Amino acid sequence: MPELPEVETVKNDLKNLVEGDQILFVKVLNPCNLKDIAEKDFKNILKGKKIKTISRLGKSLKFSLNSGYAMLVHLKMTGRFYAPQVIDSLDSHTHIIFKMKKTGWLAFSDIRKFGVVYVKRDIDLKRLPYLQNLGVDPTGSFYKLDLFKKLVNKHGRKNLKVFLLDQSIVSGIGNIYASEILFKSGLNPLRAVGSLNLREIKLLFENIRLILRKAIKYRGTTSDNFKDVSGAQGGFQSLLKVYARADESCSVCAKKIERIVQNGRSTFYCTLCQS
DNA sequence: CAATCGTCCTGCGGGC
DNA sequence: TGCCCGCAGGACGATT
Repeated sequence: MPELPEVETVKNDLKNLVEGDQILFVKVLNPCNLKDIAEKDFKNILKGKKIKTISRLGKSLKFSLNSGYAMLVHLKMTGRFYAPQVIDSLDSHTHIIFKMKKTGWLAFSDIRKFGVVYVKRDIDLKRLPYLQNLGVDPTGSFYKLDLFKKLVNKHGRKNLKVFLLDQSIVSGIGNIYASEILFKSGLNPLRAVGSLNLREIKLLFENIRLILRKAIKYRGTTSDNFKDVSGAQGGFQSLLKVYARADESCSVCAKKIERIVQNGRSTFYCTLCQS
């Protein structure tokens, strides 16, 4: 469930909390999230490492460590970092805890255990398919209309919803913001990308960036259970126009908002405003 | 090759 | 009240 704005919020919180700090040791309560690495190697490599920088790549968090290592974390649906005051106050789904030199404890919790944690040499991490194939970041400086037009031309047969969710085209959009972006753009999620005219391509291009940046300002959307590192909810959920609002009235035209399923995922839209 | 579907897992809410 | 079922979704692997 954490999409670009939520992961960006967590990244900023973590930068303030642990960037520059040193991992004294790591406890693994449940190795369910560890990927491509044995528990003992995970602990041995991280022990004593300094967290040089923390960055976001799509919906993943990257912790750049010293000695050429890095840790990549994908929160998937319910992954969460938080900083317990004392180790006795861990939530019941905490799987990994990091003892930091300056900051105390940093905990990783994940109710549904879909989250993924890699520790590798940075050079090997960059070879992970998810990172190799990651599309342009729509909040970054490489996101330009000319590039977007090329992506639209390349993926003309896809429908708009599938296009927005494809992390190898534009990275960071998930199910919530895909619906919101298409509502803001007045575009029907079932339409083929190739059917967009130039005005619509520009509108979609702008609204992807606009919605995501606005959601970052509001520290993300708490739908289900997203929380920031201090445990606070996001602020964008009250601004959602269509997501999870099936059968409610459209805020623009008052028509009932529809829920359809595309590729096994819910899409919410207004059949009158979006064409 | 691309499109689609099932899978991982837990909590929650609807229905009876 | 309590139980059962279905649903929620990011990314990947299998299948068509």
